[in-house]
Amino acid sequence: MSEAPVALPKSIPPKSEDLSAWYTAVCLKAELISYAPVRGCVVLRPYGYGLWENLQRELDARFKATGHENAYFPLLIPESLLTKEAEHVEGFAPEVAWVTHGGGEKLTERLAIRPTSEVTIGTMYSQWVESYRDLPILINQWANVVRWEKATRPFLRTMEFLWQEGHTAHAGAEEAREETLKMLGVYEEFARNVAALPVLSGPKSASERFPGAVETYSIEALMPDGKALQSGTSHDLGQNFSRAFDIAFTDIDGAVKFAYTTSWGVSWRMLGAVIMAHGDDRGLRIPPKLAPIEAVFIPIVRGEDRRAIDRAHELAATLKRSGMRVRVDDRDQSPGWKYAEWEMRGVPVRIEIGPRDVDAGSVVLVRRDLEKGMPDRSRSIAVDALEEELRRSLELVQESLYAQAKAALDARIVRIVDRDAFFTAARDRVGMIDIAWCDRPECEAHIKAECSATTRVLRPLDGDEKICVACGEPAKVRAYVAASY
RNA sequence: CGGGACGUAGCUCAGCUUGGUAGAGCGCUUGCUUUGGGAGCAAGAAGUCGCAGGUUCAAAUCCUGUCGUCCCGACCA
Repeated sequence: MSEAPVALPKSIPPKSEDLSAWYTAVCLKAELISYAPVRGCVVLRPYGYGLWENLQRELDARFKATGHENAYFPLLIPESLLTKEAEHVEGFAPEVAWVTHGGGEKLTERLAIRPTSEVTIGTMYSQWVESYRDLPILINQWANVVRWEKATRPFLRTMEFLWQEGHTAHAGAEEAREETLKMLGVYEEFARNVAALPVLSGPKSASERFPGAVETYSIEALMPDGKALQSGTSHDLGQNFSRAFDIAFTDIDGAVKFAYTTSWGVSWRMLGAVIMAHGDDRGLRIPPKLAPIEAVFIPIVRGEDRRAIDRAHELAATLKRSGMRVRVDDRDQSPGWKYAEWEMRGVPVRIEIGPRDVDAGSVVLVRRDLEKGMPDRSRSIAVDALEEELRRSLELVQESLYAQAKAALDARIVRIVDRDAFFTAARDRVGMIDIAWCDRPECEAHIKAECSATTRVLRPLDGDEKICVACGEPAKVRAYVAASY
């Protein structure tokens, strides 16, 4: 009954006081991950993998709906291939892991463990493409990649991580640009409707661009500490990779031309954004569409009266037949303990069922997105209406999490015109700082040196501001500026 | 990679200053009573003190190295 959660076994520090400590604790205690015996790597446990599977299922359906197919390319990349595109090598060289020995012998050529697959896929595309009739190629790969990171955090930055990388090749520049923007749109819609994350999207500045890309677009979510989290990227690679890998085709006019390629990716980092953006002091709050468990039954036993357990299993079986992801927690723990446990693990809806409910033919639905004491948080419903009411509650939780995150983002987008105010705000990590900007790398470098913030995404100038807030040169674009993960 | 802190039972930590045969709470196991917001009583199991060297009659404790974690910075699609 004690209100002080000091010695409780699965307690986590309040999110509001220490975001970092909360984040790590909740990832571990909600059983999303465990640290692995290798530095900088994590084990994705069943509950965490369930999140990934739901993300995969939703994104994959969107890729298929936009004409893409899945394929798989090798983990290892010969060194000679990796060095073909100059900017690309330079960008990734510091974080590539190398295989130097195999079968007990030193290799004549080192093999890179892929940090991304542009070069392998580019090589294959050069073999597959001869005619304009072979284009476009629209392929996606679900894979793991390795990047030798110095500082790692669960989901946000690990040495090995899961992601998807789409790679397409097109006959024309315009078509490639359309593809790039189309997939950015898919990511934005997925973030909004599945992850319940409001994001800012748009092109990146030159210094934030993917190595070898002509243009990089990203979606950016805002975390509670005022730092931005890049949650998905879409790159227009122009002809840079097709020239390097000789992806050439004979066009309808008989001329041999280089294809235009794109690549786009979302990693499990998106899950980090979901965890941080939606969680509260009591733990995770998982958007229903991503939740491995949409609802958990907590049967309440009284004396010898164990009917609630049987009833919970019956109801759960019915819901499962309808394709719903539900679980019955019939472990020998007190109901209160289970409430706290499943709230910490972020299950969107809890279904309480005790002797009173069994007698009345009802259950109690409790929403995870609302605070204790709020009017709509819990309500008793008839078992006959369970599926319908549960689906309705899940929709409400999904929308409510988005609305809360949207309000949090909107409250932290600040438009600033004064130079000193800008640098102060950037240093204080107030959120997404909206400024008129000159679009010069030197200016961005200065901002970064002064306050560790960079431009996140750009958009066209509007209004009558014509001077860069950071340096006073003529403004070319508007930029959202923030520190980033 | 630079600066700082930490590593002792599954978890959170005490013990280290002043070297002398390993401690607590929670969790875990068993039994009984409980169960609508983190249950109670009783009994029990559990740690080569991160790892490797060194000093010493003796090291959780002192020294060196190493691995890992966290914080701040740098770096990072």
